[in-house]
Amino acid sequence: MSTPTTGAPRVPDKPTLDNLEERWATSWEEAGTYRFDDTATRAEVFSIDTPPPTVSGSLHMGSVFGYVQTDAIARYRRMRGWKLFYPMGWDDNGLPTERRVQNYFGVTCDPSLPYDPDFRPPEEPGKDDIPISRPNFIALCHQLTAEDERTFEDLWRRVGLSVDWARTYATIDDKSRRTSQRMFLHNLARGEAYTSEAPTLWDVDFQTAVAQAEMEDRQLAGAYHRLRFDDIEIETTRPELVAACVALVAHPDDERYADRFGSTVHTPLFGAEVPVLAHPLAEPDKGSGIAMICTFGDVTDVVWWRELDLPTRSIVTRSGRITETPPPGVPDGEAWRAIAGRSVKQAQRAMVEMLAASGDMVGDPRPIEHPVKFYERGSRPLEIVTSRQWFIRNGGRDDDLRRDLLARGTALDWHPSYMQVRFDDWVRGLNGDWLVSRQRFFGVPVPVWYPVGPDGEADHTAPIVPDEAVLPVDPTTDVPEGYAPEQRGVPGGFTGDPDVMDTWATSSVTPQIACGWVDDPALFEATFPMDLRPQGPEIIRTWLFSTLLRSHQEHDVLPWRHATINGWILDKDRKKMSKSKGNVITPMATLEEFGSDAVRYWACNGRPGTDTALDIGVMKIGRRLAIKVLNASKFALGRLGDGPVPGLDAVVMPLDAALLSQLSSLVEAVTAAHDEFDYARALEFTETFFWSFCDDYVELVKTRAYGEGTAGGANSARATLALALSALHRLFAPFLPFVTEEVWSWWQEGSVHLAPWPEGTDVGTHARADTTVLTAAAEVLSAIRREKTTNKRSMRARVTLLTVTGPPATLAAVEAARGDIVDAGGVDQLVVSAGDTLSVDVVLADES
RNA sequence: GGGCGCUUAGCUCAGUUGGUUAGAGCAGCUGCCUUACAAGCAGCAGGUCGGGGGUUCGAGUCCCUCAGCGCCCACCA
Repeated sequence: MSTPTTGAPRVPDKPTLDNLEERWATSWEEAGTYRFDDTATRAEVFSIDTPPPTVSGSLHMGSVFGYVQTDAIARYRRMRGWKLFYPMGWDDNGLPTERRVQNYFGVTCDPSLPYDPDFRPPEEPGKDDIPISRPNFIALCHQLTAEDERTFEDLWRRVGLSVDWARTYATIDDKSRRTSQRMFLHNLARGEAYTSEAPTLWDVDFQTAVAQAEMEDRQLAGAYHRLRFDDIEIETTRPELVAACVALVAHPDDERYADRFGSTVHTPLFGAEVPVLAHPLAEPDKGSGIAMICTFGDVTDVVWWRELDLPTRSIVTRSGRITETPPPGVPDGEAWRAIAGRSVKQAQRAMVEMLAASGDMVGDPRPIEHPVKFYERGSRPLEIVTSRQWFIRNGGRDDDLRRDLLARGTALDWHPSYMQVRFDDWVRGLNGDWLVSRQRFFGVPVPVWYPVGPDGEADHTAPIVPDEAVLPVDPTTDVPEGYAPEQRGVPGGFTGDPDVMDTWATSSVTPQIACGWVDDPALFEATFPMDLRPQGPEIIRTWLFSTLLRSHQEHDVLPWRHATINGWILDKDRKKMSKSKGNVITPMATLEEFGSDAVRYWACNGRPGTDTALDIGVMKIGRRLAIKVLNASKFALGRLGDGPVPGLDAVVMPLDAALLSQLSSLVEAVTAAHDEFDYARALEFTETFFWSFCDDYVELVKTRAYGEGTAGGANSARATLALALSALHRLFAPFLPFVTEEVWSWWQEGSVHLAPWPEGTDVGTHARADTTVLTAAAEVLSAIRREKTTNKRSMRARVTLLTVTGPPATLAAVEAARGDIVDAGGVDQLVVSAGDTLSVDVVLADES
């Protein structure tokens, strides 16, 4: 079963959990225990597409929860003999980092400024933000994220993640940018990426376009305003957009407006002439059944505008203010001047006043609560502005692609399986292609330039692409081949695309980044497609979907075979833990208080995909378990003596064979659970077995193990203890890597984490031994203890007469374990008598 | 307005195709220095499995329905 030891076990007098983390983390690093074997072939490899945590301050317990669960899976697979490819990434790309840098250093990015090589940020952020160039800003982003990444790595090492720390990447590093840009250029070459001028959702504070995946609805107080367009009354929550109105629309079957379709009405205050049109998307029972279409008030407006081929009357700027000059068809009169240049909110107030005064508003505004679209990180509602953006086809406008992606989702093994529904719902609900360009600075640049024509206008239909060999590029500073730097922005020259890509555009290529798609074909061959994507449920629609999409487009393959979706951490009030709620507990303090194994125990108790409360009570149990592992190991190993550990053939006692039989079943059950990615069940089985092993089996064989009896009996017990302990150390290893490594080191060579996973057949023919001996003996022992406890006697109290009544099979089992029962129970005389059911009569000695 | 998940002992949670008196730990109570472990050990007590209906010989488990909680989605008139 286990490799025999060389020499006697070295067991400390006082085993302790103190400092195990530091000692073993260092040892693993020095020994390269978790290094990927780069001579491995694909068939031998188990590769994990680890989620790169967002580097924005600190990790919280929710992160520890998910990553530890994945680590338990990884450790099991490693012990099963797979060569683990388990890298770690840092997601330092994007808006969270930008915002942190702004706040931390008190700077703001102004891309029009030149690079200042001597720039140093102030010690303390000043009152006003210092404007700096994009290269300077990016340098600060790198500086800050590097510090965070060291902190994160320290924490992960302390938690005991068995990742290969020689293989880390950052989503903003050269390789990631190169991978992301290369993938984009391939999308472009295949027609999957395209640029287009179109109405897009726009955050007026962040000054950037926002993708569908980044939007969320928030309930907001608003009001219905009933407005008169000649004799037709409409209801709107956005009266400030009357000047942007281009039509009214009602349902084709709505009889109230049937005779008006095709006619025109005039907008209140501005008198612009707008048509009354029919469209099936209009809902007869909403408001007055007829809606005003503005360019653009909401995404439905965009649909109507496109499908009814309406003109554009944009009045909201990218900064969220009304334009200075009125749109075509709207007179620059008193009404316009009242809203020109005002914020949307101010304009609304002004409009309501004017509409009330002119009598064009019927009654008072009716307050309502309604969902309004926000950027998930934004603070003001999104507006819709027309701008040129890059898109990647994602099935939102292509039924064939949508069907293919759904088929990929079905081919993926989801754990738990019901998580697939979230993917399916998202893919079915996509209503447009993926907007990947962002008007931000710290991200992967869109790697194209555009020729500038004689008129000074860029030609966006003919982007200039770089050679893949020169990636990564920054088109705002790099010059395309065939051009000189002086030609930037001049007629006949070129201009760089000013945008960066959505953070998901880079996160969606983590398999390609980690597996070396751009620079290590041998590694890519050995690791891709990957085996496992572990992640949270909330980013199925973003990270999982977009990764799957790009692998489908580029490689025509699923990026991984399995996806494990972890649950959330909830606090005592069953609220999701998040920094904004202020209910986050910092992991390092918790790890120090309870020990890493205890925290890991808590995490591994959370069922796959199931939300779990942050419960320090469970950590205490984990700590107790770890201590028990120390002590039980100390006892068993202390019994082995100096000679060679007796092997399987020394097991001659029926009780010992019974224990090994149970052990064999345990190993099989635990292995089956792990194979289903159910680490929690594997832990539960192991833990339950271990406690009864300690409480019943060890107590029963203690006397024999001390050698107080025949040599054969002693050797049988010692062999069994050694076999069981060896298996238990390994079964616990994925969950409690520190304490198991500690006890393993007392008597074995090498790391337990590289030891072979136990097999049910390791116990030989004892796998089929009768377990009744052990269950009957345990039951009798339990009855003796109950009698002693009930009589408030010490466990050391003698039993003068023990009478066991039961059916023949049970009595035979009791006879087979007679010596152990007598020794463990302190029994002077044991008699058995036939009966229908097992019953035990205990006569205690008088107190003396 | 849809979808998914959850609701089992005071607390945190198991309960795999429906099958004998529903399990564990924590907390509580009663005891015990027992040559691995007092950060321990032994034992006791504690539940109409969210409510209601149904299928079945039999339901915590399957179906319907209602309620609460959480998450995700949804075209802001």
